[in-house]
Amino acid sequence: MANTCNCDQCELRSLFFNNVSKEELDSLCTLKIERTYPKGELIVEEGNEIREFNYLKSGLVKLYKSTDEREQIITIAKPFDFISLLSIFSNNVYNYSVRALEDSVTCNISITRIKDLIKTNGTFALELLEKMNRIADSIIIESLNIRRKHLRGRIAHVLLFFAGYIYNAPEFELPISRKEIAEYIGMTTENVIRTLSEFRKDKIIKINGKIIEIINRDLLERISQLG
Amino acid sequence: MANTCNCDQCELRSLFFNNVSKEELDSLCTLKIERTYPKGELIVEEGNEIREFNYLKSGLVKLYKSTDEREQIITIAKPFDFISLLSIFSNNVYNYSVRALEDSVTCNISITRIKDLIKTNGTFALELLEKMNRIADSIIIESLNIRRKHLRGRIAHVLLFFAGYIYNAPEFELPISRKEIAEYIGMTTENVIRTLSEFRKDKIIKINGKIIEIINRDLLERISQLG
DNA sequence: CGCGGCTTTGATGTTCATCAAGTAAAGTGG
DNA sequence: CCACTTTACTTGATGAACATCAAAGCCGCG
Repeated sequence: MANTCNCDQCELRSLFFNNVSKEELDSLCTLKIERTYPKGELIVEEGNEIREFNYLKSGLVKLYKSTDEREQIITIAKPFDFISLLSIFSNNVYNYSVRALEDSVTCNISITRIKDLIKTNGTFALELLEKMNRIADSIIIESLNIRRKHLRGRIAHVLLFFAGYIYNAPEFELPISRKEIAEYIGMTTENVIRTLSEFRKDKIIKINGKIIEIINRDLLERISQLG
Repeated sequence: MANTCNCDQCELRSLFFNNVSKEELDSLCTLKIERTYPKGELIVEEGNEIREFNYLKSGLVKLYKSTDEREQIITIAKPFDFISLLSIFSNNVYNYSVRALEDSVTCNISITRIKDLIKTNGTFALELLEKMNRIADSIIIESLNIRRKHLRGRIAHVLLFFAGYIYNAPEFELPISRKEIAEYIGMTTENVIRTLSEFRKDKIIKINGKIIEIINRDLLERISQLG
């Protein structure tokens, strides 16, 4: 909850605040709030009023929708991704929830402050638009991609997603449960497990609890492509 | 292809150009290009360079991605929707295609002109951001909605989509083929037909070729909800 | 230590895609 | 305008993919 002004060190500064003047940046800095969330904690709850624009400074979070007993994961965000995606400028309440998958730190700025900045700083507005656009794109395209794949292709996809996009390493610890994988790619927990076991038997991956090691990446990519 | 300056009459003006000054509007007006496309014609092709910002003035179009033999419909846009959705500010080539489902007229403005306007007119920038945000939201939410439904629920959904969102009438002519419905909601053509026939037998709808009449809307909505 | 949640495997049944085959409709060229 | 081709539509039969149900082992946590 500290309000320290260390934006100079923030990696996001160069991505996000490229075109914000020194004065504006200082102003933002004094107004921004950092929040820390332990693993498992709720960061944003569907239906709550949107007061702040949030991005993820460190950690890992999932964005999801809850619909009667079942959760659907929309996407998984890593550091310097925006947590504020959907709804943020189009609605005054969140239409999705966010939960920390790992200990996470968010940086929050009042939404009205951001809106003022958009109005007064055109270059910032354009860059924000581009970034929001890019995020929405990737969610939509990924959703279409997942939908046209069979179970094996979906599991391959999600493994490559973690190994590539999130951790950039062939061996990693799954930050989500089998059940959450199922909620992410739209299948049942049992079939997630079964497919992972098949991949293990086929010597495509090694599994040790939540630790996954990708052995045959080429094959995994072919499976992901072909469905 | 006419370049007439009739923006005053355009219904979109009040939605889109609310915050554009008279001078800016005149300037846009002289620069805008209207294009007419007959039913079935390609409006935007995946991979082509993005030069213009487009919105739909009249008609109906589908946004879709082609992947090896198969098409996936992303969404269907009606008048005053933006055709420029994905990629527009995040990429310099289209990552989807657009085709006219009915005779359609688009209004096109140079993308650099729009970007200039964003930079100089903050209120416009914010409103554009809101609108783009809203569109991306609805596509993502709809995609999640469709994914968690069974075939009957998906068909119910798409029928209600046309009857409600597009035509606002219980009886309408389907602007797309059975095959395209299948491509929209991720199932096979045969099962689209089968499910429609079931609905007909169950006296939920009447079918006469492409003409659909919804008889039992309540039941259709329950089917759509429950999956 | 025992409870509840996560994981795993197997058996079973349902949903859905695929294949096949035929009819209707719509475009094409003489 | 009619034969011809192609594309859309429709129904049934079959099998594969996948969900559901059941049962048992595992692990963390109070």
